[in-house]
Amino acid sequence: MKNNVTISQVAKEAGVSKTTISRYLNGKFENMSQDTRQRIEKTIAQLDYHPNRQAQSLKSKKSYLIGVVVSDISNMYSSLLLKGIGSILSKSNYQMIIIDGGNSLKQEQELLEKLLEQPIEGIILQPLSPETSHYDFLTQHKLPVVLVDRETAPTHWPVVTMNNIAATLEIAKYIIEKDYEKVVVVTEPIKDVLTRQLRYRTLREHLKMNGKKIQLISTAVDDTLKKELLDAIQGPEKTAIFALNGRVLLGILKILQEEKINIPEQVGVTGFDDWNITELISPGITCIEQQSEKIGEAAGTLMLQSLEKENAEDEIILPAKIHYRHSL
Amino acid sequence: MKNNVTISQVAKEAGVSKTTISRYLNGKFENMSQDTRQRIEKTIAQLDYHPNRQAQSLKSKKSYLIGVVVSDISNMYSSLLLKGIGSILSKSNYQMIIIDGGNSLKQEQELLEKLLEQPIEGIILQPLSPETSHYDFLTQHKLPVVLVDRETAPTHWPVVTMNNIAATLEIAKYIIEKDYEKVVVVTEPIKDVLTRQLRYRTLREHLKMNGKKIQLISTAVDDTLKKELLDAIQGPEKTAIFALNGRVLLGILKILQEEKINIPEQVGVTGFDDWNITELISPGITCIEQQSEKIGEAAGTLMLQSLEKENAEDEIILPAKIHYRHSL
DNA sequence: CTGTTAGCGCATTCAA
DNA sequence: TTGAATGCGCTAACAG
Repeated sequence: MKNNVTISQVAKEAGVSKTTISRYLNGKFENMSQDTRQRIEKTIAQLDYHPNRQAQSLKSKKSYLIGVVVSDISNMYSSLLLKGIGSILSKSNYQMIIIDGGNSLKQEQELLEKLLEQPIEGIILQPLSPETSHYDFLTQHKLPVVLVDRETAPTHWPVVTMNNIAATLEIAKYIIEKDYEKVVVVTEPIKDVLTRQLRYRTLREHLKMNGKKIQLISTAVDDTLKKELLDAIQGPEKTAIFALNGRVLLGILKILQEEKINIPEQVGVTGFDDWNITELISPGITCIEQQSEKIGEAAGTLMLQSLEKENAEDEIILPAKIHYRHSL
Repeated sequence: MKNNVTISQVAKEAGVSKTTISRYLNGKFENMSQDTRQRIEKTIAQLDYHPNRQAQSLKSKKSYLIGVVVSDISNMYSSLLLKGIGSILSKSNYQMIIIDGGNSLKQEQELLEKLLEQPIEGIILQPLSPETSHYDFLTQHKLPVVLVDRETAPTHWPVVTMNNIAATLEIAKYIIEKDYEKVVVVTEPIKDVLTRQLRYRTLREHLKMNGKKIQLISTAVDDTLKKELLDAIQGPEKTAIFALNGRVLLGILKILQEEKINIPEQVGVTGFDDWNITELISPGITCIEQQSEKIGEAAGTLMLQSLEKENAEDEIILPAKIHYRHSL
């Protein structure tokens, strides 16, 4: 693989010892003659020599590699997360090994184990399971871990999230202002993710307190959803649908479109958006924009701090952005 | 970092030599007593020993790491590409180090150089530049390279793409069937990407041959685009807009929506889609779906073949999927 | 069936 | 201002 020029060859060619080359590589010029330095420089260029990172790491224990585990890379949320993380890490010469959980706990676990065989210095994890115990094996490796988007219980690692509760509450109030009588909350399986539970509980508490009906549909985005959803919005009450994440929101919009159900005349629609395309969909969907790129940036920064043993924060909460449009 | 248990400690603890441990690790049980084997197994578990990949690689030259360079990870096309690549690579225990070019040639080059310092075994590249010479430094490292989505000239590496020409031609014919008189082709800067040129030339040839007008807008998706686009579709002819990629398509839809221009009554719209959301946008956008996940899978397979020195193919062309809806 | 020895490519004492 | 020697953790002849 790669170039097979080694430090020894450079040394021989330049007529100095490996030690001197090593010093040159590490910028230790203090005690080096201009002559030697230039000769080495020339030789390296000439041989197109690149130091072998494996060997370097073996000594230094540094690999400049961070493992990043996302729940599902085909979800825009995860992609933007990666963009944010990468932009920060690369400034410090770190790079990412990326694992796609593919929304499967089994896949996540398997790939995570493979990941641990790599010489990574830390892990940024968007976990698929809400239980810390699922990730106990991470504790054994003494790696810094940063959680993004979702937290696990009990608390064990620093986490970067959005102000889910406040944002949800703001929309809940808006729903009440608009005199909706019933809200159908739709989510992918709710027990799997704490964030979803948080959002749901916030909605439920506030809506119930204000005498509104609330109904939960917790299912995969598939045919079952269609039937359940249509049933749920059947009643005479003025009804709004609230999607707990971007994928669900898109699924719902598709169903309503297929059934030619008008928004907001027949039913109101809102929820969390990852794709940033809700303004394109008629009549413009009022929603909470998850700023996942920013979350990624914060997570990257937190990781860098952990690596440098600065006493890093244990929680960062970023503000969501709410877009008021015409679907509610 | 990680666990600091080494093979020596395990050896001492188990009362055997490092060699024996090494044999155990590599599954060479043929000539090993049951007793020894079990003792080693127990000791490893007890010490929670994990072999150090750095040291292994230093000998074996295998890192199980592939560098993947995407043009812009915030583009759905790139995300799905990654999903496809990852799904194939992980089956063979390979993992990806991911670089986001961020649509900046400068950024791509810088990060690519950092990437080469990592112990990767190959590179899958969605290049930002159409010129092979920009990537000459890759040739020096004797790494297998696979190009995805876009090719560079002159041809130097195997490439996985879509049947751009055939798909574009099919839509061109459809446009003619529908009696459009003028087509406005919109793209991000066209000189930068061969694929864009290919698509445009195909359109132009076929439309001109059939006596249609064709106009090219080659610009970033920003305010300039809005003005140019509105000018272009001003005329009395029956006009269609053709977007050369997904980002542009979304940009156009947004502009038309802002200006309350009806599709397809006032203007027809079609193009390449990456987001797979065009069915959601009223009235349903007729488009060419880029199956980037499949392209990614093919690229992953090709890379694996190259690594095993199987004489791999030098070009794979996958079929696009055309969705006829109501925007044309 | 198992151990001794050497070496992968580099960084770092220690000595000159 | 420079080098020789040693070791990081592991694998693979070669030898018993």
